[in-house]
This record gives sequence, C-alpha cells and structure tokens, in this order.
Amino acid sequence: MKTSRPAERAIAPSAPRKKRQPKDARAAEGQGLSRSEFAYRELRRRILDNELPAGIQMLELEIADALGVSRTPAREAMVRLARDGLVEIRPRHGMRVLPVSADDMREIYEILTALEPMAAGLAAARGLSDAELLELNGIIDLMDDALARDDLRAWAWADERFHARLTELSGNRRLSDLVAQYFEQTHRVRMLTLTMRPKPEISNRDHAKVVAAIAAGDADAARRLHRAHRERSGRLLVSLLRPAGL
Amino acid sequence: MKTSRPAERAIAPSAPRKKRQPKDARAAEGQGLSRSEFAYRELRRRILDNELPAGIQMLELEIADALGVSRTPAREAMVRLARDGLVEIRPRHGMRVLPVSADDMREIYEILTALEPMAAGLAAARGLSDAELLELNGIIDLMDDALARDDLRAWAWADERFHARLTELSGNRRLSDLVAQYFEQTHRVRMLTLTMRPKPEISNRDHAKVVAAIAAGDADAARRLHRAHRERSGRLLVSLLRPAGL
DNA sequence: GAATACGTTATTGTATACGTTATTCACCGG
DNA sequence: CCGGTGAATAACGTATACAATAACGTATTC
Repeated sequence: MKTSRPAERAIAPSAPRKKRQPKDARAAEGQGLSRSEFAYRELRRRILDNELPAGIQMLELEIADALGVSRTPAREAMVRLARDGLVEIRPRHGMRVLPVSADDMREIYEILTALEPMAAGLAAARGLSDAELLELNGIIDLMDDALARDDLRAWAWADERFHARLTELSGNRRLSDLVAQYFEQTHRVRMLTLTMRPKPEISNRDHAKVVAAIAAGDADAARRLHRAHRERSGRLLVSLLRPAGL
Repeated sequence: MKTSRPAERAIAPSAPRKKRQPKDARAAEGQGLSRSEFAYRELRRRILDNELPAGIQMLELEIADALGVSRTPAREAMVRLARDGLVEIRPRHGMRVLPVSADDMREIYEILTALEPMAAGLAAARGLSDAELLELNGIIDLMDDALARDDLRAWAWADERFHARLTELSGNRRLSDLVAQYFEQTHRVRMLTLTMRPKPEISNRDHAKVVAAIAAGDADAARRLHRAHRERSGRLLVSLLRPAGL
C-alpha cells in the first residue's frame, strides 16, 4: 500500500459538487472518440493542412485550450505526434511543428524508396486478384483524367491514393502503415510544390508500368520500376525545394 | 496575454504541506531521467529481456506500482511502447506485451530487407572513411572470434552492433532509427532461436562482402549483397519459428 | 551604461481526485 | 443446471492540484 495517504477522502461528498464541465470539445463528443484521440487527430489534421504552419510553437495549455480539452489529452497527443515525426517537444517551449527541410525530404524519400518498391514486389509475388488490379488501374485513370482537366489537386489526391492502395496490397500491414506514416510527412511539401513542378505525366506512366509488372507476377520488375519512379520523384521534389530554401 | 486565468495562485502556501513523497523510483533519481522516461526505458528493457514475457498483461496501476511511479508516467510509457509496436493497449485490460508470431517476424524482416540494403547502398554512395571501414571490419572480427569460441551470445551482440553501425553510416538518421526500432523487435526472437540455428558462419561472410562492396563504392552491389543476406536470415528465422508454433 | 545576481513567473512533470463505464459475479428464473 | 440480468467493482479517461525549475525581467553594482 501507499505508505502515507492523508484521509481527506473520508469527507462525505454531501454537497452536490460542481457539475463536471467538459468545457466544449463539442466535436469530440460527436464521434465515439476519446478526447485524447480527438486531440491527436485534430492536431494532426491542422498540421498536415498547414493550418498550423511549420515552425510554429504552442504551449501545452494553448493546445489544450485551442482544442477544448485539458492538458492530459493534449499532452498525450503531443507525445504521439512527436513519435510520428511531425512535431518536436522542447521542455520549456512547448511543442514545435517541425519544418520540413530539403534534407528532411531527402531522408524521407530515401525511406520511401526503400519501402514502396518492396511493397510492389511483395504484391507481385503474392499475385493480385483481377478486382485488385482493376482498382489500381482505375486510380491511374483518375489521375489521367485529373491531368487532362489540369486539376492538380485531384491528381495529387489520386496519386496518394495509388501509393497507399498499392502498399496495402503488399499483404504486410506494418509495411503499409509505415509507408503511410512517411508519405504523410511529404504531404505538406507536395501541396506546396504542386504548382511548381512540371506536369506529372511521367508519374502516370510509371504507375501503369508498375501495375503491369505486378499483373505479370514479375516481382523483380515491379520492384525495379517502382524504385525508379520513387527515385525520380524524390529527386524532383528535393530539387524544387532546395532553391526555395525551406 | 492569456484571456482569463483565475487567480487561485494567489493563495499563499502558508502551512508547510506534507512533503511530496516520491515513493521509491530510486533508480530514476540516479540519472537525470524524468520518471516518464525512466518508466519507458525500464519497461522496454524488461520486455526486450523477456522479463515481461510475451502475452503478459498488466494494468496501469500494476505497472505504476512495479516501477514506483504514478499512473501518469506509466501511462505515457505505455503509449510510447504501443507506438513502438512492443505492446498493445486494450482499454479495460491494461497493456499486453505482444507476442511475436512467425507471421509478425515475416513482416518485420520484409521491412528490414527493404531498409537495410538501402542503408548499405547509401553508405557506399556516400563513401566511408578508413576509420569507419576499419570499425565495421573490427566488428566482423569480433563476430568471428565469438564464433570460434562458440560464444553465441557474444556473436549475437556483435551482429546487432554491426547492423546498427552500418545503418548509422548511411547518413540518414530517420532510416537508422527506423531500422533500430524494427531490429529491436526481432531481438527477443533472435535470443530464443539462438541455440536452434546452425552456426552462423554464412552471416559473417555476408557481412564481409557487404563491407567490401561499400569500400569499393559500389552502391548497387552493396545493396544487392545486403539484401541477399537479409533474405537468407529472414527465411531462416521464420523457418525456425514456424514449427515452434509461436 | 553594461553585466551580473536575484526574485518572479510561467510552464512543465507528476501525482491524484473524480466520474464514467466495462466487466464481473451473484442471484434469480427457466 | 444453465443462461440471463442487474448491482458492485474496478479500471480507465480526464481534469486538476501541486512542486520544481527554467526563463525572464529587474535592480543593483561596478
């Protein structure tokens, strides 16, 4: 037992204590989300949408107030975001949204260049069903449509979807979660550079080739092709970023 | 300014309140560790050393008591460990140390098979200094010595060290952290299967070949060789695990 | 006028209180 | 004897209280 606990607890809760005021956190209540989960997701959303721009600092209490929760769930969310590599916790200065430098992007793209081709190879080795292949090709069609309409935002959305779906089809859950985590970190930068890059027609062709290799069950080719695709897009992004001096 | 801070802080702390009893947590005090950090490290150590065997469940309070901290840091440690993939949090049943099934090991090895060869390739492309190459070869020597003495534990230690050091030399911090995280998860199983596997002479040769390729600056060869090494050891481990029915 | 020491204050890490709710176990009916 | 229902209980999620301390500003001295 605890050695010495003063027995203040013995006093009877006679008076109807102040009603537990959950402040607002209105949005959290809506779903079956715990406040902790809500804080995490909302904070992450704001960061990824650049609502909380890179570099910004927020104290625990500011975050808690902004989200309408107390410090405990706010803190838990911060710890999780730090693990995700989105923020940094600096003891007396709160949480800082990490800027993504060209060098950071290089590191992240190197990781994706390792992981995604592996996923493509695994998918090819496993053999995808016709429905799954059809789905991937459908996403490529979406990308082509978006490109034809010059709708870059729609293209980016479909592109992310393609990469996510392909890795999910690897049959390795950890792998696809990991790719999702790092891909997420590229999202902010991709959005920023979307208008700076040349029309991403090559990307669409790359995707089609990878899917063809997977359909043929050629794991080695799928891996090589996806790798080439990743290397190209990584180089492109870093080259766009470097002069911008982020 | 903060809009509305009630001034409860104004009440003077007149009476010398009961001394804050930090229970024990004696070990935490020793270092400059926060209790949270201490809880995390200690818990992780116990899991990796199989002191907390796979499958075991512990409630928040049990963990807190076992570590001599309160629920708050215990909880924070749990959240972090869950992120690391070592435990699972199940709301009313506390924390469960995740068992590592053959299938889990397959997933983890697939990830390492993607990441480590990339690290080797990067190291080769970057070009290592003589001192760095010497260090890697020194570790290989340690492995040979250990093998000659039939000291499997020492061999395993050096092997882990080799892999860790090599990925660090990739120049990609995120990559080496990631490898460390997944490698860590194989540790428990590697220790269990250490006596079941044939003498790992091939491993030592594999390592030497990878270092040679890096020394020659041949990124492609380094990648391919490391990949072959990983594939082999992954297959071996899974094949040992499967009949054991973990 | 600048530098340093000191006191103040804000922020954090940690403990703990509190209310909610899943789980469990006993009891009852079939 | 078994299955279901409800009360008791315990675990958790969350809020908050509290103490330690780093950061900051002020004053003092040279």
